[in-house]
Parts: sequence; structure tokens; C-alpha cells
Amino acid sequence: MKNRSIAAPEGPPRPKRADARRKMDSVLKAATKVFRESGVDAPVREIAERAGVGLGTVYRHFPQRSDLIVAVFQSSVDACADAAAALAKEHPPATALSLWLERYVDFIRTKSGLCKALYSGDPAYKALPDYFNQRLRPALTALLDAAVEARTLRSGTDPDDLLVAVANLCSAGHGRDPEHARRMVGLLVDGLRFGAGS
Amino acid sequence: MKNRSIAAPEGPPRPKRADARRKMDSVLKAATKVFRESGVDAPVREIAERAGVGLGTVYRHFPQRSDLIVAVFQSSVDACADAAAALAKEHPPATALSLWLERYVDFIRTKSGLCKALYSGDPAYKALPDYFNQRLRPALTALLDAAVEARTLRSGTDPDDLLVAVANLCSAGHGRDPEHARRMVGLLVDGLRFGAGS
DNA sequence: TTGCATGTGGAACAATGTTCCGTATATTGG
DNA sequence: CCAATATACGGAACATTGTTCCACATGCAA
Repeated sequence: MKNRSIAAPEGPPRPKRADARRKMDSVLKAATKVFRESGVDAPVREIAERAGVGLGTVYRHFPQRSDLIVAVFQSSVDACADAAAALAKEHPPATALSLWLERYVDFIRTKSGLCKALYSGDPAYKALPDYFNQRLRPALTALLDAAVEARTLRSGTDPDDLLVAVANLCSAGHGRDPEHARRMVGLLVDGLRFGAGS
Repeated sequence: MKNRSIAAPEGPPRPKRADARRKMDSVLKAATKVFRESGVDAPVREIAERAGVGLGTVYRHFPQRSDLIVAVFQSSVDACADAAAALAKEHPPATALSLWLERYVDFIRTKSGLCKALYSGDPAYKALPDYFNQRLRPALTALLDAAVEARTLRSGTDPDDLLVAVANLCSAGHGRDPEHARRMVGLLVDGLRFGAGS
């Protein structure tokens, strides 16, 4: 039995073929666009077509429709979280925080369509809220800490509170003017700046 | 033009045929059972079969699937609201209130599956929350007033508050023991009784 | 270049909402 | 009670969409 060929849990047995990665990526990008434009209920066929790929290819990479939704959600969360580090490098802390919160607002707004899926009770989406928190909290924490350290923000702000507060501000004015949420969040940040030099 | 034959909005031009009413009723009953047992996503065919009618008959009475869901919801609300008057006739006010709240708890529990539909964002369900409130509030108000008048309940309880409070108590222990909600509501009612003889 | 594991495309299947229409029946005027 | 007819019925047929399957194509290693 020198070479077990079944049920052997190895790491990554093989790197995926190059074209496979490329197609998977284009499917993910297409799905992101289609979900944004047509809602989460858009048919898988539309996504395949948009990605210039056959149906079978989509299902090879995302065996279930819900896997696609999960992947799009996670990649959006990742992009939003990663933006924090990028902004922190290119702007002073307080500015980075403001810009990132705008970015976060956009994320919440475009992803609000996915809420329908999240609240559907389908167990496939069980892990998404956790992913959301565990990915976004550190990103925001870093921004807050930097701004506090630079004495441009009051200390003692709970990142989780801020995340849900902003999310609620967005979903409050349901179909309203996109600028509204932005302004409200601006107010919130100004409030945080108020007691800066502790 | 002594007899306009189109676009003439009359009252009830004809009473529906007797068998039609009967079948519509059996469809509604079947749908209620099927939704309870298999969830709101149960196929229309299953309901038709259960009701012992053809698919066409279901769609004749409920042109869209959502119409069926709405009808089931409303008839459940009606039944719950009507139960208030019945209980009031057969029990002393405070008892009637307790019994009705138990009934209401059952309603909330069995209808929690419909919440998925209600929160789906489908405009077909827009009016349901309003229907819920406008039908149940008067029912509860009557029970509360009677108990207050009989000096077996403190006054000043807002019916809307009570409705949402109980609903929240139910949905809190999501998949929990059916008795739990009942006990919590019992506590609530005891609390209301406490300051009775104002 | 060759062999094959891997990946691809799309036909085919299954489930389900919805429409259509030939048939059956309740209702009504005689 | 009978015939005429508006009404209602049943279910086949259609449309859409998730999912599976497999003959064929292709990247990759020897």
C-alpha cells in the first residue's frame, strides 16, 4: 500500500490549469455584474453567456447556484476589506477612514440585493454574516486605530458598532438618493472627529 | 347605446357558481396545510393534488402563485382575529385574553415560514403587514378593554406593543420548544394583570 | 510530439410556474 | 323537466431555470 489513491486528504494535489483559473475568474466577474444589474435571481445561463462560457463551465467551478452567490459576496467583501489597506497607504488616517466608509457604503448599497438571499433561510448562506464581520472588522479597526494614533479621531469607537450603524443608515432610506447615505455617514465621521485630541 | 357591454363597472354582476366557491375553498384549505407542512415554496401542483382539483382550477381562482400565499395569509389572520370575539363570549375577559394570546402565538409560529415570502421584496406582499395590523389590533383592543373594565388587567397597554412583543418572543427562540413561547407569553400576561384594580 | 488528466460546451433532464382549450356542469328561461 | 349557455374544470402543453452528463477539446508533462 505504498500509494493510497483514494480518500487521501492531501493539501493542493495539483495546481489548477491556467485557463481554468482564467475562466473561473471571468465567471465571477460576470456574476458580479449580472447580480448587480438584474438581481440575485438572475438565471445562471445569463451569467454564462455574459462570461462567454458554457453552462457546464459555470457549474464546474460553482456546483450550485448558491456557491456563485456566496463567491460573489465574499469577493466583494474581500475587495472592500482590501481597499482599507490601500487607502491607508495613500491618505492621512482620517481621510482614509472617510474614504473607506464611502467605499463601504457603496458596498452595502450594491449588495443590499443579496440580503434577499441572506434572509432566505437557505443554510448555504449561513456563514456569510460571519465572513462579513471577520473580514471587515480588522480592516476598520486598523483605520480607526491609525486615526486615533494621529490624534484626528476620538478613541473608544467600537468598530462593530460603526459597521452596523452605517449599514443601518444605508438601508433606512431604502430606495433613496445615493447621496443621502453618504451625507449621513459624513455626519457620523465628523462626530467621531469632534473630540479628537483626547 | 342603451346597453353598455364593456367597461361597465357593476357591483357583483353574477354570483359565482356554487361548485366554484366550494372548490376555491378546498384549494385554500389545502394550500394552508401544504404551506404549513412543506413550506411556502411548495409547488402549486402539490396543492392542486391535495385539494383534489386540476391545476387549471387553482389558477382560475388564484391567477398567480403569490395570490395563493396572500389568500392563505389573510384567511389565517382573519381566523385569528375572529377567534377573539368567540373567546370573549365563552370566557371571562382575562381568560379570554390569555387564550387568545396562545392562539396568536400559534399563528405566529405556523406563519413564520411565510416571513420568507414577506421579506422577499416581492411587491405582491406589500399590503400584508398592514392587513395584519388592521385586522389584529381591533381584536386585541377589544379583549384588553374588556379585561380592564372587569378590573382584571391594568390599563394603558398599547395593543400594537403587545402584538410585536409577543411576536418577538416567539421568533426569538427560533427552532425552540413550542412551550417556551407559551410560557414567556404567560409571564407577560401575569405582568399585565399585576396592577389590576387601579 | 504525444498521452492523458483536466476542462469545456451545450444538449438533455427535471422541476415548476403559467397558459390554453376541449370538455363538463350548474344555472336559468321555457 | 329540457335545452341553451355562461361558467368552471382538468390537465396537456409551454416556458423558464437549476442541474447533470458526456463527447470533445486542450493545457501540460515526459
